Amino acid sequence: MARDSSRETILDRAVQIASVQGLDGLSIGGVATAVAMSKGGICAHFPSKASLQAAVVERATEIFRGAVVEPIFSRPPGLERLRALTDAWFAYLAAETFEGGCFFTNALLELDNLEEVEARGAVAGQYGRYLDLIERLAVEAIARGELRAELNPRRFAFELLSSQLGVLVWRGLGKTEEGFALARAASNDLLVRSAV
Amino acid sequence: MARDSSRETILDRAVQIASVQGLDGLSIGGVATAVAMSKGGICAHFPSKASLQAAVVERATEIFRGAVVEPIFSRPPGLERLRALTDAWFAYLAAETFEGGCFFTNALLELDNLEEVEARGAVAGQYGRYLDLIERLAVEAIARGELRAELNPRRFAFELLSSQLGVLVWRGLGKTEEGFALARAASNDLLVRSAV
DNA sequence: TTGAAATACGAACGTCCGTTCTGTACGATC
DNA sequence: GATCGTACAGAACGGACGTTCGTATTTCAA
Repeated sequence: MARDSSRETILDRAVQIASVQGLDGLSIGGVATAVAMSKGGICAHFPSKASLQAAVVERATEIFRGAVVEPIFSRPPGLERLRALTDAWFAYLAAETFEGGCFFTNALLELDNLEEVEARGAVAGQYGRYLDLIERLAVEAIARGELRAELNPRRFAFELLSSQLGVLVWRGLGKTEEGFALARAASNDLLVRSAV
Repeated sequence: MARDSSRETILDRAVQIASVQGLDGLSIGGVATAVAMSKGGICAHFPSKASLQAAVVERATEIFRGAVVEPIFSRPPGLERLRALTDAWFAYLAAETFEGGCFFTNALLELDNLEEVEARGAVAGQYGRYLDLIERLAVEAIARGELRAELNPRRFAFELLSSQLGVLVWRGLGKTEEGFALARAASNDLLVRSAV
């Protein structure tokens, strides 16, 4: 099998496994079984577990950006792009892009107290960039006069993200659909009361 | 050492370890080292890892109830008791009652896709009871005319919990204090705009 | 066709896991 | 003071972990 092709196969499966079992719970043997390879074959591509974890986070970032971030830039900036982001995120979760739910939220809460896991910084970094994106979109909408000028964009980002986190908990409770409904209502309410 | 005393010592340490390493990442050997006992000594109290995990969830429930739930019933019902709950939850997190943050949110998102872990049901059950409590407090406040009659108590619970989840993410990003400030503002805003 | 490089297998290593078993202190009971 | 049961240590097990290494197979260029 060609080098890149095999590496991609491994990573795509590893990302899904990590989203379910956790980034730390990810095991080389488990990945090997899942892609029908030997452990030695996996180690030929990733010299250590830490490097596999780092590559997994990188791949998850690409997937998330492709599913949630990049599509919204085809929409006009401001409020419409902001709404596109919330829609894209709900669609991303509903489509089970990651089998375990939201890869980054799972990883962040799993690793936030484990300093010895190298991938922790990459996860936090990506999460921070996502929050900055929401904040930036809010600033744009304010500049365009679509959201109230006195709105705190950071608080706006906090509340929008919080709704998304709520869905994840409802999902964990086996009430995914109700969670979506509540989160959509909460997000919409946030946008409405933030509008001019 | 007396049976109960030793069992309590083990559980108290195991709860803290599980809140950091995860309920599944908890290991008998790790607990044994932490309490300066042998693995055999631990197994004398808990015949299997699953039973240890179950006891840990039970102990964590007691701790959470003691820190967040029970104190609020010394306050008058309705809006004041609701405010007491949000204050108690922020205090519970700020005090690092669990070293790893919120034990139950960590455990819920860790286990939500792992059906083979028996403790998963207990975690979800306790989480559900907490949400029901918030909802019930909202219903009481509505009945007393302190919150708007047309308010959806389940959505209220969703939004209040979501703010708490936001703090956990901010904590994972190393911005705990900012997270507290944002969550307090969001919670207060929710209560204000839900009031009559 | 031949040679070299890429690619993956399979075995082995030391460590840690959960679990079980035996031995041994200690404290209460009669 | 002998007896008994509790509480724990310590060793051992089979298995999974991450990692390394030697070898076989494939791939492609010369």
